[in-house]
Amino acid sequence: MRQSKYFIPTLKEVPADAIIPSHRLMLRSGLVRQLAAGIFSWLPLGHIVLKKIMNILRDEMDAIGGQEFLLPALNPIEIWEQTGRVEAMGDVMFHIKNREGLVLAPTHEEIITYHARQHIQSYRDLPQIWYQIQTKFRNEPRPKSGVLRGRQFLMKDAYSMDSTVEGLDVSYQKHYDAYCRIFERCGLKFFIVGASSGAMGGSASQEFMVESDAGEDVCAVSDSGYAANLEVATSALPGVGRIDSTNAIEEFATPSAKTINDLKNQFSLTENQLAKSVVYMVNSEPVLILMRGNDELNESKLESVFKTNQFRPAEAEELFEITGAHTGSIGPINLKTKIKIVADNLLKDANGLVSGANKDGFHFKNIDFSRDCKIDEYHDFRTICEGEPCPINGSPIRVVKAIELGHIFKLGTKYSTALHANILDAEGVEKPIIMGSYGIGVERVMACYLEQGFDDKGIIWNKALTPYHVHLLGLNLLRSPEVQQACEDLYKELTDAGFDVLFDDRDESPGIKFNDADLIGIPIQIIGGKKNIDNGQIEFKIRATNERGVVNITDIVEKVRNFYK
RNA sequence: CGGGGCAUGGCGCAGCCCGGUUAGCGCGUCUGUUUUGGGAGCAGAAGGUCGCAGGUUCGAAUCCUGCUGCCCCGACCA
Repeated sequence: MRQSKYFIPTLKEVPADAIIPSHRLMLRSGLVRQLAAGIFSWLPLGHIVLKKIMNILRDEMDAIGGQEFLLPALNPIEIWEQTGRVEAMGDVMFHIKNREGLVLAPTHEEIITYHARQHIQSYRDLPQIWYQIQTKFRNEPRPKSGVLRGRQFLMKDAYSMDSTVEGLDVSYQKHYDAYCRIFERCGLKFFIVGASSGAMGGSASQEFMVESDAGEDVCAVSDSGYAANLEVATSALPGVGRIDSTNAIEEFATPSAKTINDLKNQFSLTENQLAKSVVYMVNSEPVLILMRGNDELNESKLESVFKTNQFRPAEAEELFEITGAHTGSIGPINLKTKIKIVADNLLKDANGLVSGANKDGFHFKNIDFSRDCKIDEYHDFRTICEGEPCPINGSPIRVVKAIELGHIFKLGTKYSTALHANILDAEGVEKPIIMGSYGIGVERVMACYLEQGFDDKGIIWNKALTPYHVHLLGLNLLRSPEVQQACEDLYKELTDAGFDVLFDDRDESPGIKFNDADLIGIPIQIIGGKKNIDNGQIEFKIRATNERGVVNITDIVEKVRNFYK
């Protein structure tokens, strides 16, 4: 490709709107332009990179037996109503205004299941892996970070269908392995975390993450290999346990203690001696949740314990009505009304505790959970913290921000049941198809790569994703017919050898060409300048290492060939 | 949806508080000329309903009201 005829609008100045590295680089190197909030146009150079990523995705999906579909973005809303997801998605789903009954597909579980229902009728038809690489539409409340969170984005989505749970395990593992190969081929430093399956439904799920300050997810990782989304992460922190005491509970005045920290400071107490109370309305029923000290309640864990997303913290008025006290003085004993009481595992059967007396300005001490109050259930409710021992071998946990690249789910039968996609098993019994769902954000793969692959000059593409193999820079072509001829010959020779060559034949100064080349970041640059060419030689530069060298012109194709071997 | 910020030639910004020439600057673009291995020099030129709609005023980019768009933080994220 001749750069003089190619559209690569590089920018010297960075648009003020772009904050994170990948976004700045995409704009500066002419890969992408923004059309509206969360909506982007891909320019030719960026489109090539997207296609390279999609080809890797196809390659690996085909390798595990995936079959590619092309599905409509316009969907009849009825199908989505049958699975209850019109309501579950709420505002996130785009509804077509001037054609009743159509929505823009935010994903495609329903459509895949619909077609499965039409034609998959026997366990003999399974397993199947169906996938698509297509645009999805989600009305994100706040698009941000360039292409990382958009209202319209490309997603590779795959769906597995099996007749048995063992079959689902096999399909899931195939995707797990394929995803590892995909991200390795793309050159990403990723890690895999156990994740919450949230409202997608289903039993197990894992996320493929790339550590990045631009990420929206928070993960716990440790040197032992432990890695989990903070939504589900646990630590090996020991429980509070019991102390040697049989003292009876005793009310004491705490007039100026409104917070756990106040109690700690005013009464010389430790985290382990304090039981914090929070009240949530779960399915409209109040629940008292006891946490150790300042431990933070994890709402994802709350959701999985109570198996509902219909919950919220109780409001001040409700709180007083339910407990008889205001925030700061609430506890498990002497509650005004009888409500369910649950506690975090760290407090299991603990004694010697301090907690609110449900009377403003008073607390109880010497509380024994197994003697003085009835804890209905103990569960893991807490959000773990940096530095806690990991569950594998106790090595310290680091809490890092990460970008979610891919997510694999064991869906089970949620969609097949709702849409009656049933099969007959070997015994002739009708059963719903057992499904899995596996997504990868295509633009996110590029953004994640860029978050890791750049320096102060610009992008540093790797061999797998680079839009061109070779960047041939012809310097001052109009001043030297010899240089021009040598570069033209080389352009043809490299192209004939099977390389994608970007030939900078523009009438621009060498400085502009060098800077643009470093910004665009093609892995190997070949620089045709008069001095070297007059000597029958040519210069190359490896973008990643800044290694430079001069070789005979006749050897340069071999040099490139070796570089890409 | 809460909080904050921004909107001025293609891009990046100043001007606005304190209303008053012809709305400036850098980059880019065009013409000429000199330059030619790390974003060149000189000379000239084009390009703007100051986001939109009202209002105040003799007079509004500037003050007031409403709206829209975009960015950041938070909430949300199947």
